[in-house]
Amino acid sequence: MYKAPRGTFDILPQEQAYWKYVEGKVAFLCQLYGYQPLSTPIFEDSELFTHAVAGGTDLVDKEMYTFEDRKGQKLALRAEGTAPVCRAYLEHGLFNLAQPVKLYYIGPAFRYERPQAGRYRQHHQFGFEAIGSADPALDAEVIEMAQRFFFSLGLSQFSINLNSIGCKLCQPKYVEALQEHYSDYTEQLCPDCKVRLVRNPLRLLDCKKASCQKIAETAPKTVNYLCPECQAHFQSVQKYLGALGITFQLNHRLVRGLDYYTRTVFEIEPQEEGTQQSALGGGGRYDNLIEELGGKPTPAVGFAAGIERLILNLKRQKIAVPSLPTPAAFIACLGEEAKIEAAKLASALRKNGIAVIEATGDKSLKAQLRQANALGAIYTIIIGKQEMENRTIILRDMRNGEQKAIPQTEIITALKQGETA
RNA sequence: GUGAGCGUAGCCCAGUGGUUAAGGCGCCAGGUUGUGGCCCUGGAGAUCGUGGGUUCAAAUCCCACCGUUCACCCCA
Repeated sequence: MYKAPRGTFDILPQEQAYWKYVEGKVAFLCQLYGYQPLSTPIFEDSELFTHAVAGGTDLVDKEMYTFEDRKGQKLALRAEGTAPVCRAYLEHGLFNLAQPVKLYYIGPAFRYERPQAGRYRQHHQFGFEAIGSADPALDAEVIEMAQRFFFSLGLSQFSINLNSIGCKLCQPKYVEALQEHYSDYTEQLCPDCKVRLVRNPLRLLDCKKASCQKIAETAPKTVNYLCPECQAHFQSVQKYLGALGITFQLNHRLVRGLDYYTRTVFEIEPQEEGTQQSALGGGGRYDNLIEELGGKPTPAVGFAAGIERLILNLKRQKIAVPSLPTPAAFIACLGEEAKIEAAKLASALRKNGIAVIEATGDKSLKAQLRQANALGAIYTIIIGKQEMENRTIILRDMRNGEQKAIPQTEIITALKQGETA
């Protein structure tokens, strides 16, 4: 027997209500804030990701799904959402539109990791990106939008962590100070952090090991090394957030795992009893990325959330989602001739936009009604010998069991009335 | 990549060495020879993850492999 590959899963019909719910909220929210949908391919030049996200990150070093096509072209399954959006922005000259350009996407991303709760090899991300403005008001708007997104889903048990990690000018100085601080403790560092110290020093800060945490606590803070411009930007972001009534926590250890971030970084994490400390979503500014990918210097800011984790939290917080629509009618029939009549009727109803399901096989009426019930049909239409003779049908309301015989010609109007009733 | 737990019908699971592997959900059928949901009755459905070993005897004990879950790591 074949199985879905490790870390992937089928989303069965019974589960789809959650997905449709989230997708609906996404579309509404993005419309509200002026973001337009963008779909990008499921695979890209693998260099797009290695260049954008950069080495030293786990994503690029050990989690990418890369492969060669038949001509030896090096490709990678979409590892994250931002780089492809930037690529599309450049490729299609979207910098010619009024700036900032606001785009959103929703789709799968792939990472080779060992699966566990809320972590998969194929997961789905929703994200939005505002490209072409350095205005701190936009950072605040993005954060507010992220918050509104969670609220609109019904989620409230989360907190917003905020930090600024500076720019090309000030970050190197900070990194130097950080390395200097850590160099006093080299012997006490965990093996991972010894590597980080050289390859990706910022990530030293969020090591979870107790021994490393102690060192991180006394480490210099990014905010104390910001250049005047970054300092002003960060202050302004906080001022706007205050004006918007957004509560957030400054977290000096928040650095994010992808290297393209500059200045503002933020993360949404659930604050529930459980141990689960995986981020629900995160984002920040990436003012150098477009330039890195071959464009003109173009500031940008964005956010992404994982759909599976959202749904996990919807379930944990017992948030009910609307169920998928059920058919308006089920057509039951008895006898060969009635079955032909049923097929004609089903076709006519569908032509009028009424969702119907026909009985198949030749089950007993009891079995057919059982099926109508299981399908959640609002009405069952019954056609038997007697109805064939009278040119009528029986219309049974499954909600209360009331039924009546009506002329076949009146069925469409009857059902349309019933739908609004 | 590291560590731990778990693999018995579509799903949840009982069963810790000895007759035909139990139950619940779901499915199918009957109880009304043309009427669902509740109830009652019956039925179908299991190479007990795979391979090897111990034993007179293994779902049960041992080993390996595979799968899966959770945690670390990392992130969505």
